[in-house]
Amino acid sequence: MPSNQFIPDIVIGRLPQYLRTLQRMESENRIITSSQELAERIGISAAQIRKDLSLFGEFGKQGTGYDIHFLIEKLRSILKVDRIWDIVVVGAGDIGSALARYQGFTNRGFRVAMLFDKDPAKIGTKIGNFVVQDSRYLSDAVQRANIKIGMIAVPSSEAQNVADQLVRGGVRAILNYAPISINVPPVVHVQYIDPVIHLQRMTYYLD
Amino acid sequence: MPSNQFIPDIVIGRLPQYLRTLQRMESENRIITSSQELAERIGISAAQIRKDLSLFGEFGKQGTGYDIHFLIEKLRSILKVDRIWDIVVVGAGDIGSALARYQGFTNRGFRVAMLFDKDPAKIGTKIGNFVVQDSRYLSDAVQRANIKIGMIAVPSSEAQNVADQLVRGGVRAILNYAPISINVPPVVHVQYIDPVIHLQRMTYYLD
DNA sequence: TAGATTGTTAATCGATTAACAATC
DNA sequence: TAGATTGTTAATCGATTAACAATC
Repeated sequence: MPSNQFIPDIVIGRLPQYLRTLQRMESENRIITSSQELAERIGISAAQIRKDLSLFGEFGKQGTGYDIHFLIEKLRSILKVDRIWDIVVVGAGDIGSALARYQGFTNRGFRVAMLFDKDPAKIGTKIGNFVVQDSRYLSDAVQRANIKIGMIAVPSSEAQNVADQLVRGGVRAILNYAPISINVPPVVHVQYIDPVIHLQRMTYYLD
Repeated sequence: MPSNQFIPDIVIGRLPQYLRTLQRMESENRIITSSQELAERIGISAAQIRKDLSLFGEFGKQGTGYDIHFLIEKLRSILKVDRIWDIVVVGAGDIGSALARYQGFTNRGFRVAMLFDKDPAKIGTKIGNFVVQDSRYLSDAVQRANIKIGMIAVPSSEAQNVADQLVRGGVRAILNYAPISINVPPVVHVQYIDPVIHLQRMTYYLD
């Protein structure tokens, strides 16, 4: 019967995995699941899943398990993806273009709304459904559109500058594809995607 | 004076960040750093950095700090990126194409060596420096080239199948861009990149 | 009812940090 | 030498797991 206690960030980090797995089960027309089945599919312990979920409420039924659709709705609400968040993509190179055209945001709470670049040769061209806009007007445009989430797909040398502009425009969550740490005020959340970090974590274990 | 004790995976996961930060410092022509400076740039505690590094040896000098170049070489050796690993990319859509052309692998231990797709319209075309090859021959080609690392950039519905073929071809590390868990033998390492997972982890904290 | 699975507690396990002697 | 910073220990902190009563 809890919630609104403090929830550890490491727990929050697992909820999207639970949600993704449940949505996949739903797409397989499954109705009910158990902490054990979820655990096996995700590769963690059943006890941990039950413990994590219990921090937010009692979502299951003893003897039965969890209603998949019900649990999906609870998780969507907890993670605040029971709505659609507009995203601004900065950088219209290969990565930015792939993000602008990515189909995987649909039904998961997000939608790319704008695409920016500073290269005059790219500004005004069309990529996916977007006309590339001039980075000069980034923070203004973001502010006017009330966009809270940005993705950085520019060279490392530009990443901090772009981050600053995003923050100035009111962005509060940044997903940074540039392989460099950026500094932002504590109120702004940052996540990183750098494939090399993942690869180097695996080569340690190779011969 | 240690090493070859058991090193927790969570420590291994931080080493690539240390390496990336040190390489950036080196590119700024810095010679020496301290656990404190590294800690600030990465956003963790100095004690943790010293503790992590001490699991592998004594790499610093009391009163002085760490020689950046020396520590880079140590980390490259520990992570086994003091060599160049060939990578196979499967899927020549937007993500696979971006990976095939990504400049960020250079000098970090990796090189894309082959690109595969199953779409006849893509097979034989050129993307970056690669001619797209027929997925039919994936496991054979991977085996012949002795490739140990694969990246999956195909639709979710194909990901498990591709993973199976990679494993059959001798791949031992997989970076999966499809938003779905894959099952592989315990000897094979898997890492996931799904931007939505990162985004959902941040929306929890937004209003 | 019998069987199954949750929610939760307490114990265990592991990771992080504070502190400081060693030493450059 | 005086000042600085490492390497390492011990204490703290936090996360995971095992176990089981509750209950569907």
